[in-house]
Amino acid sequence: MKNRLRNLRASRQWSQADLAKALGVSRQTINAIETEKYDPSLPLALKIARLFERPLETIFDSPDDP
Amino acid sequence: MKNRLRNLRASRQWSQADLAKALGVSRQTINAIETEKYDPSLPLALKIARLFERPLETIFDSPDDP
DNA sequence: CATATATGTAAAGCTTGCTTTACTCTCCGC
DNA sequence: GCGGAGAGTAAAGCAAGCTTTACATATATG
Repeated sequence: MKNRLRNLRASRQWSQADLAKALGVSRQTINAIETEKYDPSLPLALKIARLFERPLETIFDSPDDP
Repeated sequence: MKNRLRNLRASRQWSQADLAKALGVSRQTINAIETEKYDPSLPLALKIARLFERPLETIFDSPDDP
């Protein structure tokens, strides 16, 4: 699943470690999501959306989206 | 995490089996989400939001919400 | 060059999400 | 009373998400 996490993070000039800390997860988890190794859990995705103050659908693409 | 899946489903007069089929998951998965045994994965949550044509945040509560 | 910061990646291990099969209970219609 | 539909739940097993530890690479700055 595609996501815009790297862009959002970069636009705030945060390191992966900064974002991980703000979300309460490990840096490797952020890296894995940005490099699309796997999708975040729903709770983590909601935290991300809230942190960046955007609707979740604007950060993570719906499945089967073109 | 709280969710409004049961209400949404009931308002369409669907059984858990109907919804499961529409989403491509097992009936037990729907039941587990409705009874809040566990949260859906992000891809499944996005499918649900799309099926009911509502923003994901209006179906699933953000973590730590009152 | 040496050190620090940012990122990528890997392995092992635990937890969560989902599956299949199967059994239970309730409610409704006949 | 019986049968079927809808719902709740359980166990076993596989897949995905996340952790910690660790090492590698690149880039920047002293």
